[in-house]
Order: sequence, then structure tokens, then C-alpha cells
Amino acid sequence: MASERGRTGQPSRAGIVDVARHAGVSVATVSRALRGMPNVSQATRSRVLRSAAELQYTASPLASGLVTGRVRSVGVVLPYASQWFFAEVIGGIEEALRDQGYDLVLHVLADERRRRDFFDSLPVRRRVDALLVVGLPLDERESEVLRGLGIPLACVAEPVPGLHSELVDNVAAGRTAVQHLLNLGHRRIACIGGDMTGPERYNLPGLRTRGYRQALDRAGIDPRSEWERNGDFTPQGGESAMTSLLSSVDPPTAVFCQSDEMAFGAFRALRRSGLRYPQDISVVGVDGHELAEVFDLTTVAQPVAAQGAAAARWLIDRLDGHSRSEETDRPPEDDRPPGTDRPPEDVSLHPIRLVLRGSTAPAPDHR
Amino acid sequence: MASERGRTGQPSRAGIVDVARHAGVSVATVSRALRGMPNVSQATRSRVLRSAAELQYTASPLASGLVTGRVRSVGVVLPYASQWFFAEVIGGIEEALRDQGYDLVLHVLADERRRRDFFDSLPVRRRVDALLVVGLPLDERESEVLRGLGIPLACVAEPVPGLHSELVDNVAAGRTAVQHLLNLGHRRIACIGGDMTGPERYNLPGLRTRGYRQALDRAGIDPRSEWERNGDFTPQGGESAMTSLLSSVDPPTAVFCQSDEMAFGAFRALRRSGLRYPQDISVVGVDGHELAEVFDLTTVAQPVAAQGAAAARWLIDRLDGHSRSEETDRPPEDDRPPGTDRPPEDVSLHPIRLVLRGSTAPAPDHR
DNA sequence: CTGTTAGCGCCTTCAC
DNA sequence: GTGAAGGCGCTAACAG
Repeated sequence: MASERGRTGQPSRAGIVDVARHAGVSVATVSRALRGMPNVSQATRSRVLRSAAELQYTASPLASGLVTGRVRSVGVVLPYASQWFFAEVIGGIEEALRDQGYDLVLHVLADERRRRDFFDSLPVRRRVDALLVVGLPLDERESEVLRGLGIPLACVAEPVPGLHSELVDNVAAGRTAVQHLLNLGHRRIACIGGDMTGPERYNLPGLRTRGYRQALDRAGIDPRSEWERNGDFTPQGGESAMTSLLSSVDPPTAVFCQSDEMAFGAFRALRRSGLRYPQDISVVGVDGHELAEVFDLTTVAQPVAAQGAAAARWLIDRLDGHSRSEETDRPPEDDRPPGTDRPPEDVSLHPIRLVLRGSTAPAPDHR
Repeated sequence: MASERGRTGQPSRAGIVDVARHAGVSVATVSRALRGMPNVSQATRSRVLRSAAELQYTASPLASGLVTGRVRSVGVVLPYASQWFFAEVIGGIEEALRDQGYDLVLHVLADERRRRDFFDSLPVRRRVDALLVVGLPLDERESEVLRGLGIPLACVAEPVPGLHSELVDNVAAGRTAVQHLLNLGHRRIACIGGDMTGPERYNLPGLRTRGYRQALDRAGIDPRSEWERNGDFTPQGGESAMTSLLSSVDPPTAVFCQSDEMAFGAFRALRRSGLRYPQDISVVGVDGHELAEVFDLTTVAQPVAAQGAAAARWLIDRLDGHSRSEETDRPPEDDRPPGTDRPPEDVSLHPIRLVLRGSTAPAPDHR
């Protein structure tokens, strides 16, 4: 009763000693009982549990973390918090973490300064048990710094050499989208992607563009560099790229947009030009954006939240020991069919699928 | 050198004693110097700083938190992580917190079970210094439980009685949207909102509907209950609500959608019915969704990230003492003009504004 | 099965 | 202006 209130006047939460006293046992027993450890009689355990509940006791994660070196939380690092893709990934991660009792600590590296600050001061040091990097292609120094943390690391969407990653095959995504257009008889196909020459370090635009070129190549179509546009992966960028494509003397009959959001921008360009999809031009996107269905956008969908969740579970497996993930019985790394010369990078590929909607139709001159 | 590596073989980060030894001072001095406290000579301070940098020292938040009772992190509780509105709020909060060196710990109460678990087990206990509730109208018990935490609390979007809240005037938002339609000569105006009778506890639909009715009332138009539809605040809901409105013998000429996402769904319904906006029907939304511009949706925009950021700053002010927010010189609570009988609820209202776009046009029969 | 005790890494009085 | 020492609340050996 003596320590009912701390010096602040706030109701000071009960400590482990309060519970011990209340249950008539020692603090060690309380600790063991509460964490489900062996060597506690059933009777004692339930008595402790009851006392703890009665006193509303929760072990201070700080104190226990201080001694165990674990804080039961995972850091998530990403470049944007509010973009659809990242928001979706965050949702997937949070759910997976929460299921195992882990907290999610968010770090948004919105600009270069924050990015530098993050890797210089490493605010996650000792604050998280593992780190999940989403959509951020790290450079050598950055990934080295993270490795120095000595905690499990994983990434999603943009692979980081040496880290476990949950991804889709972005080349295949591009190829699939463009093959679909080819199947519809289109041969004049443009591509709206991202910056591939500037200071941006993202790999994704390059990969999806490669898929675009592969598909064209297999169909015996020569790529036309003026049909590869940069849409910045924003609706606005998609709109202006599309506008300029439409204003050429010799416009394409179909456009592959490397993200659904750019495709939305392309839709706007069409509307403003008095053109309609799919009658005047076919549009296909990538991602499986929530609103793609609403706007009838054909897209190559990827499982977004699932990639985040998978990465989170992978991390927790390293932390808590392999508890339940035996179900993911991928063949062990070194049990691959011989001749598989793929480097033993630890990547887990997620499926993509073409979702047919109303934004794509046969080419006008196609039979 | 002795403690370069812990027993785990991992590079054990330097501790305060290492820094003290390196700088040739005591740990107390290191602590003071590093936290910018007085009573440290300039020379000593810079020496300590250098040592700390050299050893890559960062104070363990666990250890310092254990003794100060602070963890420098704020919990954010919300019902959905990936919806546009919430993602945007999260972004605003994260940035504001990070600016002051606080971590953001996310708690998504996606379903009833998680919601119950959260308030029953209070996983934030001792893990956060403050709590930010977003878009979650808490019931009596829930807010009581949070208050029991004895930490600063604030909320965004849905007010909780007794908590500081950052909001917009949702009645005004509805009124503004509908008044705009009235100004265009529409008199047959429908409303697509949310559930106002079921188990949902949200206040927002009721408020925006009230604004709708107020506007009609002031224009001398009788409300028609069959024109108030539930769109569930999802695109799909908006679509089906709109579809059913369009199929009535006597359809409206304009629709007020209580969220932009429902308006997007309404667009789809129009497209499927072969109708076009704004020629056949005007549509106005609420929120200022990122894609509203792309789809030419007239909307009543609210500052979303800013509300989150404001709430975060408000909390930090309570935690760190009023450091910089003097600029927010609202008149002190009890310095209001007499006769202001508004209850002294601590709410901060954010501005809304009508953004005119192409989805609204004069009523067909209007001059 | 249960209790005792020594820290985990740091902050904070209190002496000097 | 600086140092020494006692916890913060809990876990992890050890004894019993």
C-alpha cells in the first residue's frame, strides 16, 4: 500500500514486488509465472496471475529489456508513409508483428536530410530488436551501418544485397503487362516509368522497363526510346507523360504504366484530351491499387500487405526461434537442384497476377 | 578495449563508462555533458562530445527511460493503417514526433478483437509517454482506461469527451459541400454517407449529414429520406449507393458524398450507367483526397497531415514543457469573451475549404 | 519448486 | 565544475 502513488501524484503502477507481496511469493516466482516459464507449480502460477491481474500489473518493458537485451519491437524504415503502397505494407507488417506481441516503430525518411540523420545517428539503436526496410535501395555504406547494428534485417520491394527480402519479380511484372497488350494486337506500346538516369537510386523502374523491352523484343518489335517516358511514379507525372505521348504525331495505341497511380494520371490526360479508354487507347498498370478496380484499370497486381507481413514473420522467426513457420517449407538453401546458378541470395518471391479490367481492349486495327 | 565484444560475439556498443574513461571524466559528467545540462565546463563538454562521437555512443533509451520514467515515444491508435486518411495522418504525426526526437509506435485496432485486446491488456503501458487516438470514437470505458494510464492523451478526427482534439467542423463541411450544389441551382440533392443507426460508433457521418440537412433546410428544401444513403465510406459502398439512386424513377441531379472515396465509387456507377459528370449529375466529396484532383472531383478539403502533426506537437508540449509552441498564441482557455457558452472542451478546429473542380456544374434546368 | 542476490545502463541526488 | 554511490524494475544465475 505504501507505494500506491509516486512522487508525481500519478497513480504509480504496481511493480513486481507489489505482485510478489500480494501473492505471497518472491519476485523471481512472479517473473517466472508471468512469463510462462517452467518450474512453477500450477497453484502458485494461477495465484500470481490473479494477483497481477488484480493489481493491473504489466512488466516494464524497459526494465526487462535492459536485462534481456530485447525490447519486443521492430523498426520499419521507409521513404513515404502515406503513399498507398507503403501504407498497405505498414498495415501488413503491423498485423504480423502485433500477432506476436511486437511493437512497430515507424521511421519515415522523407527527404535526404532525414535519411542521412537516420543512418548517422541510428535512432533505432537499442530501441528495436530487428529492422525492416521497405522500398529503400540502400547504398553500400547504409547497409553496412545497418549490419553493424547486429540485429536481424529484412527488406521489402527493393532488395538490399545481403539482406533477406520479400519481393515480386518486377521484370516479369513488366513483361506480363506488356504481353497482355501484345496479345490484344497492340504493337505501338509506350511505357511510362520512373527516372532511370538521375540520382534516384530505385531499381524498380529499371526492372519493369526491362520487362517491357523483353516483351517487345520477343514480339520482334524494336523499342522506340521516345516511347519510354518518365512519370515519376506520381499521378501528375503520369498525366504529363501521357499528355506528351498523345501530342506526338504518331501516338501509341497502348500504354504500359509502371504503377497504377501513374495510370490514374494517364486517365486524366486522356479525359482532358477528349479521348477515352479503352476505345482510343489501352492502359495497363502495375500494383493492384485499391482504386484500380474502381476506375476499371487493368493491372498486374502484387500482394502488398502480404509482403510486409512475410518480412515481419521472417524477422520474428530469427528473434523468437523457429516457432511456427515450419509450414513455409521451402527447400533449404543448399538443397537446390544442381545447375541452379542463381546466387544464394535470400529472396522470397511473391506471385503477381494480371487482373483484367476495362482499360485494355484489342488494338483498333487488330482484325 | 576489454569490453569491445560481449559474450554474444556481437560488437557490444560502448557504454557510458567507456565514454567516461575515454574522456577522462566520470560518468556523471558524461551524462550531464551529453544532455546539455549546466555545470559542465566548455572544455570538458566538448571533450566528452568528441569521445562519445568517436565511440559511436548513444545512451540506451531503456536504461535512461528506466530512471527518468520516459521512453521518448508516442503511441498512435487507429482503426485502419492503409486507408488514405489514416496514412496521411500517420505521416503528419511521424514527422512532428521525429522532429522532437520521439518515436512513433503504431497500434492498429483493425477489428473488435484487437480493439478489446488493446483496452484490456493496454500494451502501451510503460511503452509510450503519450497516446494519440485517431478516428476512433471511444466509449466511456475505453477512454476511462486510457485516462488511467496517467499520460497525456489527444485525438484526431473523432473527438473523445475530455481529451484534447484536433478536428474540422464536420457539420460545416457538409453544409459547405451542399451549399455549393445549391448555388449551382441544384435542388434535387442526394447524400451518400455512413451508417448512422447500426453498431458503428462513428460520429462523423451524423455530423456531415446534419450539415447536409442544414443546407437544404436553409434553402427551404424538404429532406427526402430515400435520398440519404449509406455508402460505408468505401468506394464499393459509394458505387452501390449511387447505382441505386440512379435507378430510382426520380433521380437527383447532384450528390453529396461524405468522403472522396465514396465519390470515386459514385463515378464508377455513373460510368457503368453510361452517364457522365458533371453533365448528367454533379458530385461533390469531402476530404481532399490525393486523387480527387486527378479525377476532377470537387471536394471540401481538410488539412489531414496537419491535424496529426498538431496533435503530436500538443502532446510533446505536455511532455517536454512548453518549448517552442508559444507561436500558437491562442488566447488562454479562461480568457474567452464572456458569454461564450461553448463548453471549455479542448478542441482545436482546423480550416476546411471548398476546392472547385470539374465534377460539379449548374443544374441542367438552371437557367 | 521457490527464494536471494547481483547486475542490465543510466540518471541523480549528494558531497567535494 | 566534478565525482561517488544509490537506485529505476526486472531477469538470471545460483542456492536451497
